[in-house]
Amino acid sequence: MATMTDVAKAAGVSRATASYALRGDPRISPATADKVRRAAAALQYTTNLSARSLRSGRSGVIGVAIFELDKPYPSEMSAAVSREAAAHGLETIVQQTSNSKEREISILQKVTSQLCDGTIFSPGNVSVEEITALYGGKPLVLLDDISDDPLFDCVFTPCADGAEAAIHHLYDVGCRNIGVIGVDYEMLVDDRESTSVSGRRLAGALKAFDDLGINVDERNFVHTAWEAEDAREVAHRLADEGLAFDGLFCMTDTVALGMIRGFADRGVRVPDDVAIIGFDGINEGDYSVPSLSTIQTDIPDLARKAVGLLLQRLGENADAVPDNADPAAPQRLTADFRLIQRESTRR
Amino acid sequence: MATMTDVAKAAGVSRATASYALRGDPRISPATADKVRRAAAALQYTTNLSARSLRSGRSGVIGVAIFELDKPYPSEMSAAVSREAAAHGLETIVQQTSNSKEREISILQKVTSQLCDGTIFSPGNVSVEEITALYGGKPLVLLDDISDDPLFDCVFTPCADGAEAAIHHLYDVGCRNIGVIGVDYEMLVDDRESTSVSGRRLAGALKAFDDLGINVDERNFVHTAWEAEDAREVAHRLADEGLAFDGLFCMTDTVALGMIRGFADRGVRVPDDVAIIGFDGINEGDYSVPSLSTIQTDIPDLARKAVGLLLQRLGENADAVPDNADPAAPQRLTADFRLIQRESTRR
DNA sequence: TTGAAAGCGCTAACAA
DNA sequence: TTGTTAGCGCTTTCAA
Repeated sequence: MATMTDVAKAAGVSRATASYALRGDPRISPATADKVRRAAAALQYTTNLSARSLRSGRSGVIGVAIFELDKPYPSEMSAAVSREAAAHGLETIVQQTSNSKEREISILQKVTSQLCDGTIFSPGNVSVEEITALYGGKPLVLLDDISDDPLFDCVFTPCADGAEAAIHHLYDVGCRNIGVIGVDYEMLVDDRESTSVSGRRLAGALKAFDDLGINVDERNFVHTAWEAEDAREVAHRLADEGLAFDGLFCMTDTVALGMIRGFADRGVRVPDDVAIIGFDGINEGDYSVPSLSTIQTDIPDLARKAVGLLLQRLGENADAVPDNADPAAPQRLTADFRLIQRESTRR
Repeated sequence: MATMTDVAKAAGVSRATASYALRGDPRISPATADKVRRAAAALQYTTNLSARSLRSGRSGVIGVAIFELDKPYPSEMSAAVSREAAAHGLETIVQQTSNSKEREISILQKVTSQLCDGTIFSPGNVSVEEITALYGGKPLVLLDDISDDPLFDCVFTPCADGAEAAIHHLYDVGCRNIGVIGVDYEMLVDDRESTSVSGRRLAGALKAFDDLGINVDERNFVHTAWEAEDAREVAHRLADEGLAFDGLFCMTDTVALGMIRGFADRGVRVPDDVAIIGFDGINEGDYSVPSLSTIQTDIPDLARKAVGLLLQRLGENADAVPDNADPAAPQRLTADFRLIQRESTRR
């Protein structure tokens, strides 16, 4: 592997000049710069990222830490962030936290604060306080931060507005007995949970019920893990009990698809017997039978906002004056969404 | 951020001693080691990976480079590799190549050869020769290497055997007019393609047809991109032409699910009118309607084999004597698979 | 069993 | 406009 010294020698300049030239510093003359670039190309030179990172604190790599790599929604999000970052000349590395606090800490301590210039982090089990202690001062954008205190930049999923739109949509297509799947109604009394993704979706749904003058109680809400298998069992149970709903809002598309599958097992027809709408907008919902109506989070928009916040901080850091370290206050943005009507609510 | 120097100072030892102690070197006395560990804990010390990597060439991180993060099969594979690597104390970072040669090169040059101790790489557009020039000498395990010349360790998807089993399964459930979706029959005459994933699946299918005494010609093979949307259109076309098949083997589950969706659009019933079997075994196929029969690649097994090969090379490197650099010959393993019968071939 | 010292490859202040 | 030089934090000989 050729090093900067090799390139400098080959080009007949000093290491510093070579370094400046390769990074396009304007004070190097075009002729010299060209000579250096030629030598670098000939030697197949690539910057050693460890060395650059050690010296300058910059690697040109950003990190994404998500729950699970093999779940559709986080996957699609990571892919979108990768594409967005690539458009800005940054490499993206993705890691999965596996919903394990230990893994979150390890990622935050090792990869994030070491190899990456900044990280987009989806916190699961780690608190904002712990993040603060571990993140190493590098720019950090949280996804769906549940703390009241905005210590970090954050991008939110459009939970409340999306859920509200979902309930209105079910109402608009004629549903009058609407159930919500995947949320604990008890959560309402628990303040800590109210800022979580499910808490905010619940709040949006409740607002819609209120606006529509629909009375709901705990019987309208069925708690379940956000997994297809659990949802499938809920559908079995609802069907076996004699379906009390003509419309269901599922907290995620995966839950919705599990419900559709479970209803198919019991001969309950969607949307004829019960309309179903999900949340997320994963690709899969376009090819299910029936295809799935959903509140689609605008994932490219989310990626644009998250990467944008990161770039902003990276820009700040570049100009950072140590003794005037007064960073801008953390920003909180919310991704766009759109209602997509497909077969599962076509009636 | 506390450095090794801080820890050494706090523990009252030299930097070298601290370094040895933290890595559990046996020549440091238990008392000293304990003192150092205590100091490190108190200071929340974490090794600077850039520095370690720069100095020792080891970071404890392995890389996975796959086609797309938001496709189910590569996602599930990356997740499995992450879990397997974590069990061996390694961090895993995942990158997507986006099927772009430029991105593959960038990943190989920058992240792989710099930040990672080794990489599991799924080559798309880059040739083995180019990989050789770029990978930087670090251990590299290829996924489905298409070159005849085994220059690197490699794990294969069980293409030929799996495809063979798929055709036999369709035959066993009574199909006598079997089509294969997603492969170019012309490929047979093109040697370069015969070692590709689709080439090997085609070869397996042909062997099965031959064993079963079924004559096939180009009309039994329908070429399409491995995307749900393209497959859906193929299904429309086949249905509109008056379905000539009673059984279809699709080159991937995504293609199969797209076909199922396309047939649903046209009122063709699966499996009654046509049985369908896919390949991959993605989670999604368990919840589709109808659920999808498939040749499921044993992804945990694949991950175990890939990480195992990497660990083996990493072990070799550790003991590597520079002037006796005679590495073991590249190994080629194939992942297990199993036939999963679900509704789409239940007849 | 521990310490001193060199240096991985790079960047950035400072000099020329 | 270019060169000299001092490290970033760590590991690893070599010496004690």
